[in-house]
Amino acid sequence: MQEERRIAVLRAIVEDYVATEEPVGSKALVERHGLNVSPATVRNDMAALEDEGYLAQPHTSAGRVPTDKGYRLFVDRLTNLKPMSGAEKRAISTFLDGAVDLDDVVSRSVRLLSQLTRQVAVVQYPTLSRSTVRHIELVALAPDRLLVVLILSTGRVEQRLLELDTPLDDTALVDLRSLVNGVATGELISEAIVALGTLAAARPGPAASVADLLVEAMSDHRSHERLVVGGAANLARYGDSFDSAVRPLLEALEEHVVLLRLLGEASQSGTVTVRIGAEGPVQELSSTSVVTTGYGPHDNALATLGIVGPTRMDYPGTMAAVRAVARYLSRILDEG
Amino acid sequence: MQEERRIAVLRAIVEDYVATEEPVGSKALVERHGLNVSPATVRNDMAALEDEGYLAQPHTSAGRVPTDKGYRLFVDRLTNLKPMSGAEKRAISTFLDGAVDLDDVVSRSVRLLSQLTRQVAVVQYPTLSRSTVRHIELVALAPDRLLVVLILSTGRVEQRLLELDTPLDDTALVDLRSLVNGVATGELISEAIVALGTLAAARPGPAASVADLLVEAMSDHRSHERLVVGGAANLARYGDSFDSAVRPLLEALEEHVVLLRLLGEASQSGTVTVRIGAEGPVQELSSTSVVTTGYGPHDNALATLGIVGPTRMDYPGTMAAVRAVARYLSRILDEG
DNA sequence: CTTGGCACTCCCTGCGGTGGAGTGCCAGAC
DNA sequence: GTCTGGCACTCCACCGCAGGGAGTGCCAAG
Repeated sequence: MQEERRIAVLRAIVEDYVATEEPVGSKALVERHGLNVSPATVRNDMAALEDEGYLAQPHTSAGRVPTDKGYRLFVDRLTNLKPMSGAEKRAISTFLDGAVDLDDVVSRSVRLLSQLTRQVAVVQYPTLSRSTVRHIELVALAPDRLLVVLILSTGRVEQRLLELDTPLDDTALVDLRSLVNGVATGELISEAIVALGTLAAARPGPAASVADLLVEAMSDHRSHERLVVGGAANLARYGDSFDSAVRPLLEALEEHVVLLRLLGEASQSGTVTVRIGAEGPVQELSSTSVVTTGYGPHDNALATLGIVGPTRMDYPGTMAAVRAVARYLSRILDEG
Repeated sequence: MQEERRIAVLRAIVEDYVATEEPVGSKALVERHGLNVSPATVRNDMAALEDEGYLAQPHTSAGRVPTDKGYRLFVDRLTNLKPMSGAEKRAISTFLDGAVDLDDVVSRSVRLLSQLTRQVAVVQYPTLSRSTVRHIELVALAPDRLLVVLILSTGRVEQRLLELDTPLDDTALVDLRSLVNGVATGELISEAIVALGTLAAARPGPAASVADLLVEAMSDHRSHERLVVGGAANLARYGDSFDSAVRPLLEALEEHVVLLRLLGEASQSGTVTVRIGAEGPVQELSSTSVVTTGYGPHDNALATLGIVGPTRMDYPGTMAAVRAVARYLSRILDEG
């Protein structure tokens, strides 16, 4: 029985602290929330919660502030997210439905997400690993220069330039085109890599060069896991703790490698992952939390999207927004 | 004679203020710089400069601070930029020489520029208007779906998807390909637009659709004047005047339309343009300055690059860095 | 035109006092 | 055993105030 109330107290403290940005005391707590107990009781609970590491005091005789561990418990015990309001739902669908191509969908999503959460939003392009090859096109720019265009099922297009040792005539080009397409088109990236690898081994010369280049373009995931970031202006709201918090975050936002590590593995579509403060992989960002989820057509988590913000954030609202955007985005990918 | 000294005083004040970030007084000024006059004389000059609007006092009995007009005079009278040190030159060339393609060149440039100036750097992709068409490729994804790939002399590649009303067979495709290439390849964008326009009028059907799409892709400058931004972490150094200065700037950095207006027309290659405070087109950014220059092969200013920073910045060093990066970048485009 | 001197202004800093919000603990009530 | 009211205590945030210092403007003399 007391256990339950303690959770309620923790929850109330988190909510108040997030709203007011100030340490919250026992008296204000019972007044603002309908707790049917006296401040003294709450004080006892708070002392216990502090002993267990869920709360902290900036200094003696000040109110309590949640610790990372406190936020963690808050998030874990909180199964019911804030539902999106009707207006928000409408905003999401009208905002995303107007998109014309993949780039547009992604950039709209990132803007939408940052506006809904008032945090910095990050959206990863659908990763290559689970998409398939739709078409490979070879364009002869010159007899010995080839433009290799790779078109994927997600609508993504990669192009590479290839310098050939020996010139290639038109019929050879046509043959080569149908050869690589025959091997790779329709296959998963992972399978296409294998198929092209064996092709390169079997047929030295131009075919091998083209196949190698394609394998490289497909394998080199890291460099192609493109990210879009938006809503950095929301960082201006940090106010206090500036150089310590905002600077490393701004740096991380430009270093896509760091950002990818921060997003982590694409979690299952539908599950929202929350990484609080020092739980994340980047030490400099110990005062920021990351809320992510996977998205993709047919509930395949092709990629990750989410937000980055201060540990003191509105977790229910943020998690709900992240999930909602991911769902709409998945649905759009289903259709396209 | 006095006129000259006044300029020297203004210059000294600007230098000190930029270095210390604090209002500078007469005594400190004569000590730090080798002015062979007394503080009283300097005070008279300062009073005169204030009357003319070049200086301002935060409050009575405080030191002086340059106004926008003061910075303007400082920049105009300052023909000799700080030369780059040998180490800096080496850094620039090694940094840029490793680039493999246009994307890489641009992203390296932006990083380099932000590191050299410790400001936010912006680099615009070479604009379409003065580049020529290298090749147009048509790829049949399906009988009625065409991928149109436009390759420009700058190395830029644009692709568009086209849904056809009527399917197109292979020979028709080959014809169409050679038709549009015959008309457009080698031409300036502006000329290619005209040629394709007449082609579209003369030949209804698929040819017109393709030509229209190409014209649209070429004409629609705004949406294609891509920008890359880097070094936003340097904004963390703003410290004071935060919400008023950094927030609008962060917003502008994400709104590429605003940013393009900020960069302005590509100034002649070799000339560095400085826009100080309210001289710029965006009111919210009245406390930031923009330093830009044009770049491009053979001294054609294909595009603009530059930095955005507080009005209180090291103009000589910044201008020199901007010019140096633009030169190296132009040279690389010459070779490629 | 420059310079030294002088009175004046105003900000910044440090200091002590006060008020308030909050805590911890204890004894009593349920 | 748990909750509650009361009480003493702590400590921060705020305020007013004085002192020092950096800077200015002005004036008379070189």
